[in-house]
Amino acid sequence: MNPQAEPLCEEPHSQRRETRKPSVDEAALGRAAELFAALGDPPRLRLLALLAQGPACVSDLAEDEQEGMSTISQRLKVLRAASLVRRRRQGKHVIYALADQHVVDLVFNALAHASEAQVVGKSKE
Amino acid sequence: MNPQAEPLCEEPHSQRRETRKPSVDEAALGRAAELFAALGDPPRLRLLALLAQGPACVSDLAEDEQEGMSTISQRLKVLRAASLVRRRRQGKHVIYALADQHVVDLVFNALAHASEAQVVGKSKE
DNA sequence: TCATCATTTCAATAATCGTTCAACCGATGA
DNA sequence: TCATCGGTTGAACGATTATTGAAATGATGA
Repeated sequence: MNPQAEPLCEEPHSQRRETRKPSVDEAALGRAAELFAALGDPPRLRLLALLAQGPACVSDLAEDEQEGMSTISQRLKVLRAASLVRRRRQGKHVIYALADQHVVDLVFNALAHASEAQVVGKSKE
Repeated sequence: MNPQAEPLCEEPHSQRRETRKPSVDEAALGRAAELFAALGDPPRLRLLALLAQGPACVSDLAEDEQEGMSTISQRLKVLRAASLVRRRRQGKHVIYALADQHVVDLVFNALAHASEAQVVGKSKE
């Protein structure tokens, strides 16, 4: 839909059609919001960016981020709850990786978009 | 990059190449996180879903959402700070619309993805 | 089995975020 | 100019959310 169409405000309330759907699917909306919320924290997003370079265990991530394992583990828990990362055990280590290619693309796209979008404000695409 | 590659944990620390980049662009990461965070709240995402049906003024949105204008305005402020919506004045009204087609797609994709992803847990795309 | 290493969980504290109401602003029309 | 309507802002409060260290778990090797 064209983002620059005519608003309803112009017509008098009396003869307005009921254009807007009563409600969006609340469940889907909640899941989508949860996914975005998990992505919406710099330390967690940085963790995903690290994982975009390849799988890693918690201690490696903790070293890279200069944080305690507990902190990293808590963040990974949030990312896992949002199905953004997957884990598997390998001996004593637990290896984390981005859940699928879709997430890889999402992270790269977000960073690319954010890299190009600053300074002037980027009015069109 | 393939999400299921070999983790660094396997090789001994001593002879590990410095594979991981020292740090991601922090500024871009921060902006990307801010964008996701703005999307990561059900009421705000619902507002965007409403705007995906066409531009609207604050009072219409308030009516649709059954909320006070102040609340709606505060939410729109967050969305605007993340460059997700645009506003223009029209007489007494302030008309909000999704910032561009890119945002329209983002919202629709998120909702579509969340609609298909439930129930079983969705292990592969 | 015991000791140890890697990781997770728990609980408490600190920080952040969303909502609300009241005051304020900006445009309109009398 | 004043009154009014639509919208915004600011501050206070309550509710989430993140971080931290300590205790618990799980796998390994002696």
